[in-house]
Amino acid sequence: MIISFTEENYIKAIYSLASKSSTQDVSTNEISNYFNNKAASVTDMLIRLADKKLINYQKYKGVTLSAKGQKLAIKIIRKHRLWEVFLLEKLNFKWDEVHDIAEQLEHIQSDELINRLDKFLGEPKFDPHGDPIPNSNGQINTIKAKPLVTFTKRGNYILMGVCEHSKEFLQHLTQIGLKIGDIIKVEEINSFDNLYKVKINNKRIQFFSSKVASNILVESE
Amino acid sequence: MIISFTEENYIKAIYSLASKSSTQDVSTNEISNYFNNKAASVTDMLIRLADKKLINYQKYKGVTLSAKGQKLAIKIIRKHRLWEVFLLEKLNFKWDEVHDIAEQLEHIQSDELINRLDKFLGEPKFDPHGDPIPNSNGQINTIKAKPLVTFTKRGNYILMGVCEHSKEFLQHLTQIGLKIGDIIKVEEINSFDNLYKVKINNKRIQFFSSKVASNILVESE
DNA sequence: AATAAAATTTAGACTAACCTAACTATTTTT
DNA sequence: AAAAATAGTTAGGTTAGTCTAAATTTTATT
Repeated sequence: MIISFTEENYIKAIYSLASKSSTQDVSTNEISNYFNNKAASVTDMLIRLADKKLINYQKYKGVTLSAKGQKLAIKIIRKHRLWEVFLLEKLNFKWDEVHDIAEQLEHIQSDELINRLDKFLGEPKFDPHGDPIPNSNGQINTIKAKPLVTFTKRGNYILMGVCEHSKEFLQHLTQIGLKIGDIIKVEEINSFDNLYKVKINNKRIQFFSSKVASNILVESE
Repeated sequence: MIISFTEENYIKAIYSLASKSSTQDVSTNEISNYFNNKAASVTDMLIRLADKKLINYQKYKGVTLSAKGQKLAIKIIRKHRLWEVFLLEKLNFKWDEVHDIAEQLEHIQSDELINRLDKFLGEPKFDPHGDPIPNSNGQINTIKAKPLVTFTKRGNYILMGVCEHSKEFLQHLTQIGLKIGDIIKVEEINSFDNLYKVKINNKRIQFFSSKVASNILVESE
């Protein structure tokens, strides 16, 4: 069965929206917001995806991915994240530059290619943003890391990833000199505005807004 | 200006057909044979490519690439051949396996990507089939190598590339143990059936049919 | 030079993926 | 529970890229 570029993007979007929202079903409007297109276009596509058994769709009730759709979504995510690692580690792109190119590369069709790429990269478990890379069987390491903002105690934390993937946010983190693996020592949390006073790698003192604190994923050291 | 996947493939096809044929203009039928589609479809596309100033098109008269089309064709070829090098050298694909995947990868859009890939691969001048890789300015090394069949004298030749790129032919060469850089010592050319008796790398005696001899490119040592 | 053959284009139709506008179902508010 | 607001669907239209069938132009043959 031929699955188009666009269909793959819908499957990925549904997967991503479902994992972000609390409810299981993804609504037509959520999808049209995601793509900045019209709800009518989404309905069209949902009918086609349902015909191909990639989603479970009931009029007016939203959609969930079928087992087949789930498998496809995970495969695309695997490809995306592996290409991101390639772009960063082998071609020396910055972590805020890899996403757009990986969006294209994720649609290249060849299982052999992706498995060889995986091996070439040393079977990495996480991408440059700290997101786990599914293995060839579709298994994904769940990450234990949580947003810094959920921790209210002083202490040492390790930066494991980010929630927000926008170019702007990643550039901001680079600008304040933060990267994955850094040790963040929380010295003070202001009770009024939730400003975090931290020390990075036991060197620089830094202040994190709650916006930053809620979008970086950390683990207690 | 947005140039689709399909439009890029037409530009590449026109480039390739023009360089193979003696006449400058490429005909509608040549293109439809190449794609195994109908002449009517080709006419449709030619009109669109002419609108985009990528080709010079006159009804019933065939097409040539415009300067803009030429530049695009060379860029796509550069991408294709660089990806082929990547697949062979970094991911250890065989030379008969790289083409189909490179056909997809050649459409990825990012100048930065392709220039970094070039650097990563060590700015190779030739792809795994011996075809020259255009540089970022669109300049192409012309190759001096000619089909073995054009040489009628005994002597030592070096295998520089192939004319025929099909999987079948490349697998055949692999099977008879031939690869780029091998030294081919022509010991005898049968005047009746043009069978070449050769010695490979001063070791194995081998016989080349005229089909093989006309599809491998060699240089006199 | 007339006719036949081949090549090419035009006309009209199809699918994928989108759109707008109109309609219907669901949810929220009073 | 009725009215209003929101969400989702249907109907009909557009463009890219394909098709078949018919018409036209060019080339080859007698």
